[in-house]
Amino acid sequence: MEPGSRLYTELFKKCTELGKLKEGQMAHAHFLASRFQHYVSLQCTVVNMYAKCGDMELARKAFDEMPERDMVSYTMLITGYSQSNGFKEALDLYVEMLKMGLQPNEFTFGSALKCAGGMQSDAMGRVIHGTCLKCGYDNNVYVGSALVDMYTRCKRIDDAKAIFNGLECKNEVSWNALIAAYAREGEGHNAVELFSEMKRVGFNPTHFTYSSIFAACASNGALEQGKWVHADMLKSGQKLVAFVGNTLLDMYGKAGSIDDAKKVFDRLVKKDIVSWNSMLTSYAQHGLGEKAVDLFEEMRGFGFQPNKITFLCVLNACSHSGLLDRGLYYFELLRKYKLEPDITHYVTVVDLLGRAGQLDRAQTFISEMTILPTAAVWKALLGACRMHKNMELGAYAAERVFELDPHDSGPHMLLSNMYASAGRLSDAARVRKMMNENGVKKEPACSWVEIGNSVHVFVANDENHPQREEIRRKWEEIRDGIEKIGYVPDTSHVLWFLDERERGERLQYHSEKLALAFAILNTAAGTTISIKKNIRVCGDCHSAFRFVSRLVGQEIVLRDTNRFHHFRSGSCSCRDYW
DNA sequence: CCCTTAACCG
Repeated sequence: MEPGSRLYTELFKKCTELGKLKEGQMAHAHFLASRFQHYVSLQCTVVNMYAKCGDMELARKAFDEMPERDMVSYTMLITGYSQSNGFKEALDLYVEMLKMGLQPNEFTFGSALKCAGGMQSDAMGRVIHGTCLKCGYDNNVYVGSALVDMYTRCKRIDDAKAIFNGLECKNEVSWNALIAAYAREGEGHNAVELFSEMKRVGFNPTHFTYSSIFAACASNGALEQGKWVHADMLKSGQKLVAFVGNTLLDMYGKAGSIDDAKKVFDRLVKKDIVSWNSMLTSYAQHGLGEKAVDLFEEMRGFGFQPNKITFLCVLNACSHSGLLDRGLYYFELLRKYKLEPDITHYVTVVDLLGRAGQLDRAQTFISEMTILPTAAVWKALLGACRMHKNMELGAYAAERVFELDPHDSGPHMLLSNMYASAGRLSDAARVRKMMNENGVKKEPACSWVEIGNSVHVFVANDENHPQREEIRRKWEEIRDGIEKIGYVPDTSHVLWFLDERERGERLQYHSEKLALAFAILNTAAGTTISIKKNIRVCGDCHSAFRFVSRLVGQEIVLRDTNRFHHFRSGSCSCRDYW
Protein backbone atom coordinates (compact mmCIF):
# COMPACT_ATOMS: atom_id res chain seq x y z
CA MET A 1 0.00 0.00 0.00
CA GLU A 2 1.30 3.41 -0.92
CA PRO A 3 1.95 5.72 2.02
CA GLY A 4 -0.11 8.92 2.26
CA SER A 5 1.51 12.38 2.38
CA ARG A 6 0.83 12.52 6.12
CA LEU A 7 3.10 9.57 6.65
CA TYR A 8 6.01 11.36 4.94
CA THR A 9 5.45 14.35 7.18
CA GLU A 10 5.61 12.13 10.25
CA LEU A 11 8.66 10.28 8.96
CA PHE A 12 10.62 13.45 8.23
CA LYS A 13 9.63 14.94 11.56
CA LYS A 14 10.75 11.84 13.41
CA CYS A 15 14.12 11.84 11.67
CA THR A 16 14.50 15.54 12.46
CA GLU A 17 13.70 15.00 16.12
CA LEU A 18 16.09 12.09 16.54
CA GLY A 19 18.78 13.52 14.27
CA LYS A 20 18.68 10.41 12.06
CA LEU A 21 20.42 11.57 8.88
CA LYS A 22 20.77 8.20 7.13
CA GLU A 23 17.14 7.23 7.69
CA GLY A 24 16.13 10.73 6.59
CA GLN A 25 18.01 10.31 3.32
CA MET A 26 16.24 7.02 2.69
CA ALA A 27 12.87 8.56 3.39
CA HIS A 28 13.78 11.44 1.09
CA ALA A 29 14.67 9.11 -1.78
CA HIS A 30 11.42 7.26 -1.28
CA PHE A 31 9.52 10.54 -1.25
CA LEU A 32 11.10 11.69 -4.54
CA ALA A 33 9.75 8.57 -6.23
CA SER A 34 6.26 9.06 -4.82
CA ARG A 35 3.31 10.94 -6.22
CA PHE A 36 3.70 13.55 -3.45
CA GLN A 37 7.08 14.76 -4.68
CA HIS A 38 5.60 18.09 -5.80
CA TYR A 39 4.12 19.00 -2.40
CA VAL A 40 5.89 22.22 -1.40
CA SER A 41 5.28 21.76 2.31
CA LEU A 42 6.93 18.34 2.22
CA GLN A 43 9.89 19.71 0.27
CA CYS A 44 10.24 22.33 2.99
CA THR A 45 10.17 19.69 5.67
CA VAL A 46 13.03 17.89 3.95
CA VAL A 47 15.16 21.07 3.93
CA ASN A 48 14.45 21.49 7.61
CA MET A 49 15.25 17.86 8.37
CA TYR A 50 18.69 18.06 6.78
CA ALA A 51 19.40 21.40 8.44
CA LYS A 52 18.44 20.08 11.87
CA CYS A 53 20.53 16.96 11.35
CA GLY A 54 23.45 19.29 10.84
CA ASP A 55 24.08 18.59 7.15
CA MET A 56 23.80 21.99 5.53
CA GLU A 57 25.07 20.72 2.19
CA LEU A 58 22.16 18.34 1.83
CA ALA A 59 19.77 21.00 3.09
CA ARG A 60 21.09 23.43 0.52
CA LYS A 61 20.78 20.83 -2.25
CA ALA A 62 17.18 20.02 -1.31
CA PHE A 63 16.46 23.75 -1.22
CA ASP A 64 18.03 24.36 -4.65
CA GLU A 65 16.04 21.48 -6.11
CA MET A 66 12.74 23.03 -5.08
CA PRO A 67 10.96 24.33 -8.22
CA GLU A 68 9.71 27.36 -6.29
CA ARG A 69 11.01 28.61 -2.97
CA ASP A 70 8.76 30.40 -0.57
CA MET A 71 9.42 32.45 2.52
CA VAL A 72 9.24 29.43 4.83
CA SER A 73 11.79 27.41 2.85
CA TYR A 74 14.16 30.38 2.90
CA THR A 75 13.60 30.75 6.61
CA MET A 76 14.34 27.10 7.26
CA LEU A 77 17.63 27.27 5.44
CA ILE A 78 18.57 30.58 7.06
CA THR A 79 17.80 29.10 10.47
CA GLY A 80 19.84 26.02 9.68
CA TYR A 81 22.86 28.11 8.80
CA SER A 82 22.40 30.37 11.80
CA GLN A 83 22.45 27.37 14.12
CA SER A 84 25.68 25.99 12.69
CA ASN A 85 27.68 29.22 12.64
CA GLY A 86 27.05 29.74 8.93
CA PHE A 87 26.24 33.38 9.54
CA LYS A 88 27.55 34.69 6.24
CA GLU A 89 25.63 32.13 4.15
CA ALA A 90 22.48 32.81 6.13
CA LEU A 91 22.66 36.55 5.66
CA ASP A 92 23.34 36.19 1.92
CA LEU A 93 20.18 34.11 1.71
CA TYR A 94 18.30 36.67 3.75
CA VAL A 95 19.29 39.42 1.32
CA GLU A 96 18.44 37.20 -1.63
CA MET A 97 14.99 36.50 -0.28
CA LEU A 98 14.29 40.20 0.18
CA LYS A 99 15.34 40.79 -3.44
CA MET A 100 12.87 38.11 -4.48
CA GLY A 101 10.17 40.23 -2.89
CA LEU A 102 9.49 37.73 -0.10
CA GLN A 103 8.62 39.35 3.22
CA PRO A 104 10.33 37.80 6.25
CA ASN A 105 8.33 36.82 9.30
CA GLU A 106 9.28 36.72 12.98
CA PHE A 107 11.08 33.40 12.49
CA THR A 108 13.25 34.81 9.71
CA PHE A 109 14.05 37.92 11.71
CA GLY A 110 14.96 35.89 14.77
CA SER A 111 17.52 33.88 12.86
CA ALA A 112 18.84 36.76 10.77
CA LEU A 113 19.44 38.81 13.92
CA LYS A 114 21.25 35.89 15.52
CA CYS A 115 23.58 35.91 12.51
CA ALA A 116 24.27 39.64 12.68
CA GLY A 117 25.05 39.17 16.37
CA GLY A 118 27.24 36.16 15.63
CA MET A 119 29.27 38.22 13.18
CA GLN A 120 29.29 41.16 15.60
CA SER A 121 28.04 43.19 12.68
CA ASP A 122 26.47 46.25 14.16
CA ALA A 123 25.79 47.64 10.66
CA MET A 124 23.98 44.56 9.40
CA GLY A 125 22.08 44.29 12.68
CA ARG A 126 20.78 47.82 12.36
CA VAL A 127 19.64 47.27 8.77
CA ILE A 128 17.71 44.15 9.81
CA HIS A 129 16.33 46.05 12.78
CA GLY A 130 15.05 48.70 10.34
CA THR A 131 13.33 46.04 8.26
CA CYS A 132 11.73 44.60 11.41
CA LEU A 133 10.29 48.04 12.18
CA LYS A 134 9.06 48.47 8.62
CA CYS A 135 7.32 45.12 8.66
CA GLY A 136 5.79 45.79 12.07
CA TYR A 137 7.65 43.06 13.97
CA ASP A 138 9.48 45.25 16.45
CA ASN A 139 7.11 44.41 19.24
CA ASN A 140 7.06 40.70 18.61
CA VAL A 141 8.54 39.00 21.65
CA TYR A 142 10.80 36.66 19.64
CA VAL A 143 12.12 39.46 17.45
CA GLY A 144 12.50 41.67 20.50
CA SER A 145 14.59 39.11 22.35
CA ALA A 146 16.69 38.48 19.26
CA LEU A 147 17.26 42.24 18.95
CA VAL A 148 18.39 42.44 22.57
CA ASP A 149 20.79 39.56 22.02
CA MET A 150 22.09 40.97 18.73
CA TYR A 151 22.91 44.37 20.23
CA THR A 152 24.67 42.81 23.22
CA ARG A 153 26.88 40.74 20.92
CA CYS A 154 27.75 43.87 18.95
CA LYS A 155 28.84 45.36 22.31
CA ARG A 156 25.96 47.84 22.19
CA ILE A 157 24.70 47.07 25.64
CA ASP A 158 22.98 50.46 25.97
CA ASP A 159 21.02 49.89 22.77
CA ALA A 160 20.14 46.40 23.98
CA LYS A 161 18.95 47.78 27.28
CA ALA A 162 16.85 50.42 25.51
CA ILE A 163 15.20 47.77 23.32
CA PHE A 164 14.62 45.57 26.36
CA ASN A 165 13.02 48.40 28.34
CA GLY A 166 10.83 49.31 25.40
CA LEU A 167 9.48 45.79 24.87
CA GLU A 168 5.77 45.75 25.62
CA CYS A 169 5.84 41.99 25.77
CA LYS A 170 8.79 40.18 27.37
CA ASN A 171 9.41 36.53 28.04
CA GLU A 172 12.11 34.61 29.93
CA VAL A 173 14.33 34.67 26.87
CA SER A 174 14.31 38.47 26.74
CA TRP A 175 15.55 38.54 30.34
CA ASN A 176 18.01 35.73 29.80
CA ALA A 177 19.54 37.41 26.76
CA LEU A 178 20.39 40.51 28.77
CA ILE A 179 21.49 38.59 31.86
CA ALA A 180 23.76 36.41 29.72
CA ALA A 181 25.24 39.52 28.17
CA TYR A 182 26.15 40.98 31.55
CA ALA A 183 27.67 37.68 32.56
CA ARG A 184 29.70 37.52 29.33
CA GLU A 185 30.97 41.06 29.72
CA GLY A 186 32.14 40.45 33.27
CA GLU A 187 29.41 42.61 34.79
CA GLY A 188 28.25 39.98 37.23
CA HIS A 189 26.81 42.55 39.55
CA ASN A 190 24.37 43.77 36.88
CA ALA A 191 23.52 40.19 35.96
CA VAL A 192 22.55 39.36 39.54
CA GLU A 193 20.60 42.58 39.90
CA LEU A 194 18.62 41.83 36.74
CA PHE A 195 18.02 38.30 38.02
CA SER A 196 16.44 39.68 41.20
CA GLU A 197 14.34 42.12 39.22
CA MET A 198 13.20 39.35 36.90
CA LYS A 199 11.89 37.39 39.87
CA ARG A 200 10.38 40.46 41.47
CA VAL A 201 8.22 41.20 38.43
CA GLY A 202 7.03 37.61 38.28
CA PHE A 203 9.16 35.77 35.69
CA ASN A 204 10.48 32.32 36.53
CA PRO A 205 14.21 31.91 36.01
CA THR A 206 15.10 29.03 33.68
CA HIS A 207 18.17 26.83 33.29
CA PHE A 208 19.55 29.50 30.98
CA THR A 209 19.14 32.13 33.68
CA TYR A 210 20.82 30.05 36.35
CA SER A 211 23.66 29.07 34.01
CA SER A 212 24.42 32.70 33.27
CA ILE A 213 24.28 33.71 36.90
CA PHE A 214 26.56 30.87 37.97
CA ALA A 215 29.00 31.81 35.22
CA ALA A 216 28.97 35.39 36.47
CA CYS A 217 29.59 34.26 40.06
CA ALA A 218 32.38 32.00 38.82
CA SER A 219 34.26 34.80 37.13
CA ASN A 220 33.79 37.13 40.09
CA GLY A 221 34.65 34.41 42.56
CA ALA A 222 31.44 35.34 44.34
CA LEU A 223 30.97 32.21 46.44
CA GLU A 224 28.36 33.53 48.86
CA GLN A 225 26.26 34.97 46.11
CA GLY A 226 26.59 31.75 44.14
CA LYS A 227 25.43 29.71 47.13
CA TRP A 228 22.45 31.99 47.51
CA VAL A 229 21.42 31.53 43.87
CA HIS A 230 22.02 27.79 44.17
CA ALA A 231 19.61 27.70 47.13
CA ASP A 232 17.15 29.72 45.09
CA MET A 233 17.36 27.20 42.27
CA LEU A 234 16.72 24.29 44.65
CA LYS A 235 13.75 26.16 46.11
CA SER A 236 12.28 26.66 42.66
CA GLY A 237 12.40 22.89 42.17
CA GLN A 238 14.79 22.79 39.20
CA LYS A 239 16.52 19.49 38.62
CA LEU A 240 20.29 19.27 38.56
CA VAL A 241 20.62 18.30 34.91
CA ALA A 242 23.95 18.31 33.16
CA PHE A 243 24.07 21.71 31.55
CA VAL A 244 23.15 23.89 34.50
CA GLY A 245 24.81 21.43 36.87
CA ASN A 246 28.08 21.91 35.04
CA THR A 247 27.93 25.67 35.40
CA LEU A 248 27.17 25.21 39.09
CA LEU A 249 30.11 22.87 39.57
CA ASP A 250 32.34 25.23 37.63
CA MET A 251 31.16 28.10 39.83
CA TYR A 252 32.03 26.24 43.03
CA GLY A 253 35.43 25.34 41.64
CA LYS A 254 36.27 28.84 40.49
CA ALA A 255 34.75 30.58 43.49
CA GLY A 256 36.84 28.52 45.87
CA SER A 257 34.86 25.61 47.27
CA ILE A 258 36.34 22.43 45.88
CA ASP A 259 34.23 20.35 48.30
CA ASP A 260 30.98 21.80 46.98
CA ALA A 261 32.21 21.33 43.42
CA LYS A 262 32.80 17.64 44.11
CA LYS A 263 29.40 17.34 45.81
CA VAL A 264 27.66 18.76 42.76
CA PHE A 265 29.71 16.49 40.51
CA ASP A 266 28.71 13.41 42.52
CA ARG A 267 25.04 14.38 42.52
CA LEU A 268 24.67 15.17 38.84
CA VAL A 269 21.78 13.17 37.42
CA LYS A 270 23.80 12.49 34.30
CA LYS A 271 27.45 13.37 33.76
CA ASP A 272 28.61 14.42 30.35
CA ILE A 273 32.10 15.18 29.06
CA VAL A 274 31.87 18.79 30.23
CA SER A 275 31.10 17.61 33.79
CA TRP A 276 34.32 15.59 33.88
CA ASN A 277 36.31 18.39 32.29
CA SER A 278 34.96 20.93 34.78
CA MET A 279 35.83 18.73 37.73
CA LEU A 280 39.35 18.20 36.38
CA THR A 281 39.69 21.96 35.97
CA SER A 282 38.56 22.52 39.56
CA TYR A 283 41.24 20.16 40.84
CA ALA A 284 43.84 21.84 38.65
CA GLN A 285 42.93 25.29 39.94
CA HIS A 286 43.30 24.10 43.50
CA GLY A 287 46.65 22.48 42.83
CA LEU A 288 45.23 19.01 43.45
CA GLY A 289 47.06 17.32 40.61
CA GLU A 290 46.93 13.82 42.10
CA LYS A 291 43.17 14.04 42.51
CA ALA A 292 42.86 15.17 38.91
CA VAL A 293 44.95 12.21 37.79
CA ASP A 294 42.79 9.83 39.85
CA LEU A 295 39.62 11.29 38.39
CA PHE A 296 40.96 11.06 34.87
CA GLU A 297 41.84 7.40 35.40
CA GLU A 298 38.41 6.79 36.92
CA MET A 299 36.85 8.34 33.87
CA ARG A 300 38.85 6.12 31.53
CA GLY A 301 37.98 3.15 33.69
CA PHE A 302 34.30 3.87 33.11
CA GLY A 303 34.97 3.83 29.38
CA PHE A 304 34.19 7.52 29.07
CA GLN A 305 35.93 8.96 26.00
CA PRO A 306 38.13 11.95 26.86
CA ASN A 307 38.15 14.74 24.29
CA LYS A 308 40.83 17.31 23.50
CA ILE A 309 39.67 19.59 26.27
CA THR A 310 39.85 16.73 28.78
CA PHE A 311 43.51 16.29 27.93
CA LEU A 312 44.09 19.99 28.23
CA CYS A 313 42.51 19.94 31.70
CA VAL A 314 44.51 16.99 32.95
CA LEU A 315 47.78 18.26 31.44
CA ASN A 316 47.16 21.59 33.08
CA ALA A 317 46.54 19.85 36.41
CA CYS A 318 49.83 17.96 36.10
CA SER A 319 51.66 21.15 35.22
CA HIS A 320 50.35 23.01 38.27
CA SER A 321 51.30 20.18 40.60
CA GLY A 322 54.70 19.41 39.14
CA LEU A 323 53.66 15.96 37.90
CA LEU A 324 56.11 16.05 35.02
CA ASP A 325 56.32 12.40 33.95
CA ARG A 326 52.62 11.84 34.36
CA GLY A 327 51.91 14.89 32.19
CA LEU A 328 54.30 13.80 29.46
CA TYR A 329 52.72 10.35 29.52
CA TYR A 330 49.28 11.91 29.01
CA PHE A 331 50.57 13.98 26.14
CA GLU A 332 51.59 10.75 24.42
CA LEU A 333 48.27 9.15 25.34
CA LEU A 334 46.47 11.88 23.42
CA ARG A 335 47.54 10.32 20.14
CA LYS A 336 46.60 6.85 21.32
CA TYR A 337 43.05 8.17 21.58
CA LYS A 338 43.37 9.25 17.95
CA LEU A 339 43.22 12.89 18.95
CA GLU A 340 45.48 15.35 17.18
CA PRO A 341 47.19 17.66 19.70
CA ASP A 342 46.55 21.30 18.90
CA ILE A 343 48.54 24.36 19.87
CA THR A 344 46.93 24.60 23.32
CA HIS A 345 48.29 21.17 24.22
CA TYR A 346 51.76 22.21 23.13
CA VAL A 347 51.50 25.33 25.27
CA THR A 348 50.61 23.24 28.29
CA VAL A 349 53.53 20.86 27.74
CA VAL A 350 55.95 23.79 27.49
CA ASP A 351 54.47 25.06 30.74
CA LEU A 352 54.78 21.59 32.29
CA LEU A 353 58.45 21.23 31.34
CA GLY A 354 59.26 24.83 32.14
CA ARG A 355 57.72 24.88 35.61
CA ALA A 356 59.57 21.70 36.44
CA GLY A 357 62.79 23.52 35.60
CA GLN A 358 63.45 21.58 32.40
CA LEU A 359 64.08 24.70 30.34
CA ASP A 360 66.35 23.04 27.80
CA ARG A 361 63.85 20.28 27.20
CA ALA A 362 61.12 22.87 26.82
CA GLN A 363 63.17 24.69 24.21
CA THR A 364 63.92 21.48 22.33
CA PHE A 365 60.25 20.55 22.52
CA ILE A 366 59.33 23.86 20.89
CA SER A 367 61.88 23.44 18.12
CA GLU A 368 60.51 19.99 17.33
CA MET A 369 56.87 21.06 17.18
CA THR A 370 55.11 20.14 13.95
CA ILE A 371 53.00 23.28 14.04
CA LEU A 372 54.25 26.84 14.16
CA PRO A 373 54.71 28.06 17.75
CA THR A 374 52.38 30.90 18.67
CA ALA A 375 52.90 33.74 21.12
CA ALA A 376 51.28 31.61 23.84
CA VAL A 377 54.02 28.97 23.48
CA TRP A 378 56.76 31.55 24.00
CA LYS A 379 54.83 33.15 26.85
CA ALA A 380 54.81 29.81 28.64
CA LEU A 381 58.57 29.51 28.18
CA LEU A 382 59.09 33.10 29.30
CA GLY A 383 57.08 32.46 32.46
CA ALA A 384 59.23 29.43 33.22
CA CYS A 385 62.39 31.47 32.64
CA ARG A 386 61.25 34.04 35.15
CA MET A 387 60.43 31.32 37.64
CA HIS A 388 63.84 29.69 37.26
CA LYS A 389 65.72 32.96 36.70
CA ASN A 390 67.12 32.16 33.26
CA MET A 391 67.79 35.60 31.82
CA GLU A 392 69.22 34.63 28.44
CA LEU A 393 66.55 32.18 27.37
CA GLY A 394 63.91 34.47 28.85
CA ALA A 395 65.07 37.35 26.69
CA TYR A 396 65.00 35.11 23.63
CA ALA A 397 61.47 33.89 24.41
CA ALA A 398 60.33 37.46 25.05
CA GLU A 399 61.62 38.58 21.66
CA ARG A 400 59.57 35.84 20.01
CA VAL A 401 56.51 37.00 21.95
CA PHE A 402 57.03 40.60 20.88
CA GLU A 403 57.15 39.54 17.23
CA LEU A 404 53.95 37.53 17.45
CA ASP A 405 51.89 39.54 19.93
CA PRO A 406 53.40 43.00 20.30
CA HIS A 407 50.59 44.53 22.34
CA ASP A 408 50.48 42.31 25.40
CA SER A 409 51.83 44.26 28.34
CA GLY A 410 52.51 41.21 30.52
CA PRO A 411 55.60 39.87 28.71
CA HIS A 412 57.06 43.38 28.49
CA MET A 413 56.67 43.89 32.23
CA LEU A 414 58.06 40.44 32.89
CA LEU A 415 61.18 40.95 30.84
CA SER A 416 61.75 44.45 32.14
CA ASN A 417 61.53 43.21 35.72
CA MET A 418 63.76 40.24 34.97
CA TYR A 419 66.44 42.59 33.62
CA ALA A 420 66.05 44.87 36.63
CA SER A 421 66.41 41.97 39.08
CA ALA A 422 69.55 40.90 37.27
CA GLY A 423 70.91 44.42 37.65
CA ARG A 424 70.74 45.15 33.92
CA LEU A 425 68.99 48.49 34.27
CA SER A 426 69.71 49.82 30.78
CA ASP A 427 68.14 46.71 29.23
CA ALA A 428 65.19 47.14 31.54
CA ALA A 429 64.87 50.74 30.39
CA ARG A 430 65.07 49.68 26.74
CA VAL A 431 62.08 47.33 27.14
CA ARG A 432 60.18 50.00 28.99
CA LYS A 433 60.89 52.47 26.19
CA MET A 434 59.81 49.94 23.59
CA MET A 435 56.53 49.60 25.45
CA ASN A 436 55.90 53.30 25.33
CA GLU A 437 56.86 53.57 21.67
CA ASN A 438 54.54 50.75 20.70
CA GLY A 439 51.72 52.13 22.80
CA VAL A 440 51.54 49.03 25.01
CA LYS A 441 49.40 49.80 28.04
CA LYS A 442 49.93 48.10 31.34
CA GLU A 443 46.85 46.37 32.64
CA PRO A 444 45.92 47.82 36.05
CA ALA A 445 46.06 45.25 38.81
CA CYS A 446 43.18 44.97 41.20
CA SER A 447 42.03 42.67 43.97
CA TRP A 448 38.61 42.21 45.42
CA VAL A 449 37.06 40.62 48.44
CA GLU A 450 33.52 39.45 49.07
CA ILE A 451 32.17 40.39 52.50
CA GLY A 452 28.61 39.22 53.04
CA ASN A 453 26.77 40.07 49.87
CA SER A 454 28.94 42.87 48.59
CA VAL A 455 32.21 42.98 46.73
CA HIS A 456 34.98 45.45 47.62
CA VAL A 457 37.57 46.27 44.98
CA PHE A 458 41.11 47.57 45.60
CA VAL A 459 43.79 48.92 43.29
CA ALA A 460 47.45 49.41 44.21
CA ASN A 461 48.12 52.51 46.32
CA ASP A 462 44.34 52.93 46.59
CA GLU A 463 43.65 56.61 47.27
CA ASN A 464 39.90 56.53 46.91
CA HIS A 465 38.69 53.93 49.35
CA PRO A 466 36.57 55.43 52.15
CA GLN A 467 38.45 53.35 54.74
CA ARG A 468 41.91 53.94 53.24
CA GLU A 469 43.53 55.38 56.37
CA GLU A 470 42.23 52.62 58.58
CA ILE A 471 43.33 50.00 56.03
CA ARG A 472 46.85 51.44 55.82
CA ARG A 473 47.20 51.55 59.59
CA LYS A 474 46.01 47.97 59.80
CA TRP A 475 48.51 46.83 57.17
CA GLU A 476 51.37 48.61 58.92
CA GLU A 477 50.43 46.88 62.15
CA ILE A 478 50.35 43.53 60.34
CA ARG A 479 53.64 44.24 58.64
CA ASP A 480 55.34 44.93 61.95
CA GLY A 481 53.93 41.66 63.21
CA ILE A 482 55.09 39.54 60.29
CA GLU A 483 58.52 41.15 60.16
CA LYS A 484 58.99 39.95 63.74
CA ILE A 485 58.30 36.36 62.63
CA GLY A 486 60.58 36.40 59.64
CA TYR A 487 58.99 38.28 56.72
CA VAL A 488 61.56 40.09 54.60
CA PRO A 489 60.16 42.39 51.89
CA ASP A 490 61.34 41.50 48.40
CA THR A 491 61.47 44.73 46.47
CA SER A 492 62.30 43.09 43.14
CA HIS A 493 58.55 42.91 42.55
CA VAL A 494 58.08 46.62 42.05
CA LEU A 495 59.10 49.05 39.35
CA TRP A 496 62.88 49.14 39.17
CA PHE A 497 63.10 52.84 38.32
CA LEU A 498 61.95 53.92 41.76
CA ASP A 499 64.55 54.37 44.47
CA GLU A 500 64.88 51.71 47.14
CA ARG A 501 62.87 53.58 49.77
CA GLU A 502 60.00 54.25 47.38
CA ARG A 503 60.05 50.67 46.14
CA GLY A 504 59.69 49.37 49.67
CA GLU A 505 56.86 51.82 50.22
CA ARG A 506 54.91 50.89 47.05
CA LEU A 507 55.36 47.21 47.67
CA GLN A 508 53.41 47.49 50.88
CA TYR A 509 50.34 48.83 49.11
CA HIS A 510 49.83 46.24 46.41
CA SER A 511 46.13 45.67 45.88
CA GLU A 512 46.13 42.20 47.45
CA LYS A 513 47.73 43.51 50.65
CA LEU A 514 45.13 46.28 50.91
CA ALA A 515 42.35 43.76 50.31
CA LEU A 516 43.81 41.51 52.99
CA ALA A 517 44.03 44.31 55.56
CA PHE A 518 40.46 45.29 54.75
CA ALA A 519 39.27 41.71 55.09
CA ILE A 520 40.98 41.29 58.46
CA LEU A 521 39.35 44.51 59.67
CA ASN A 522 35.92 43.33 58.55
CA THR A 523 35.79 39.65 59.45
CA ALA A 524 35.52 37.82 62.76
CA ALA A 525 38.55 35.96 64.08
CA GLY A 526 38.70 32.43 62.76
CA THR A 527 36.83 33.16 59.53
CA THR A 528 38.41 32.15 56.26
CA ILE A 529 39.33 35.17 54.18
CA SER A 530 38.83 35.01 50.45
CA ILE A 531 40.56 37.34 48.01
CA LYS A 532 40.67 37.37 44.19
CA LYS A 533 43.14 39.07 41.90
CA ASN A 534 42.89 39.90 38.18
CA ILE A 535 46.53 39.04 37.46
CA ARG A 536 48.97 36.64 39.06
CA VAL A 537 49.88 37.20 42.68
CA CYS A 538 53.18 38.98 43.23
CA GLY A 539 55.99 37.02 44.85
CA ASP A 540 56.34 39.34 47.79
CA CYS A 541 52.62 39.34 48.49
CA HIS A 542 52.65 35.55 48.35
CA SER A 543 55.36 35.45 50.97
CA ALA A 544 53.64 38.09 53.11
CA PHE A 545 50.35 36.16 52.97
CA ARG A 546 52.05 33.05 54.30
CA PHE A 547 53.28 34.95 57.36
CA VAL A 548 49.93 36.68 57.85
CA SER A 549 48.07 33.36 57.95
CA ARG A 550 50.36 32.37 60.82
CA LEU A 551 50.18 35.73 62.60
CA VAL A 552 46.41 36.18 62.65
CA GLY A 553 45.51 32.49 62.72
CA GLN A 554 43.00 32.92 59.90
CA GLU A 555 42.99 30.89 56.71
CA ILE A 556 43.42 32.96 53.59
CA VAL A 557 42.32 31.85 50.16
CA LEU A 558 43.70 33.82 47.25
CA ARG A 559 42.56 33.21 43.70
CA ASP A 560 44.71 34.67 40.94
CA THR A 561 44.35 34.12 37.20
CA ASN A 562 46.17 30.85 37.43
CA ARG A 563 45.01 29.02 40.50
CA PHE A 564 44.02 29.08 44.15
CA HIS A 565 46.45 29.60 46.99
CA HIS A 566 45.29 28.36 50.39
CA PHE A 567 47.39 29.94 53.14
CA ARG A 568 47.29 28.26 56.51
CA SER A 569 49.62 28.41 59.51
CA GLY A 570 52.45 29.91 57.51
CA SER A 571 52.40 27.79 54.38
CA CYS A 572 50.60 27.74 51.07
CA SER A 573 48.85 24.87 49.32
CA CYS A 574 50.92 25.57 46.20
CA ARG A 575 54.04 24.71 48.20
CA ASP A 576 55.48 27.83 46.58
CA TYR A 577 55.29 26.04 43.24
CA TRP A 578 53.57 28.42 40.86
C1' DC B 1 6.20 23.52 8.35
C1' DC B 2 10.29 27.81 10.46
C1' DC B 3 12.75 31.84 15.69
C1' DT B 4 15.70 34.15 20.29
C1' DT B 5 18.90 32.77 25.71
C1' DA B 6 23.45 29.00 29.13
C1' DA B 7 28.77 25.19 30.38
C1' DC B 8 34.37 22.74 30.17
C1' DC B 9 40.01 25.11 27.36
C1' DG B 10 45.40 29.22 26.14
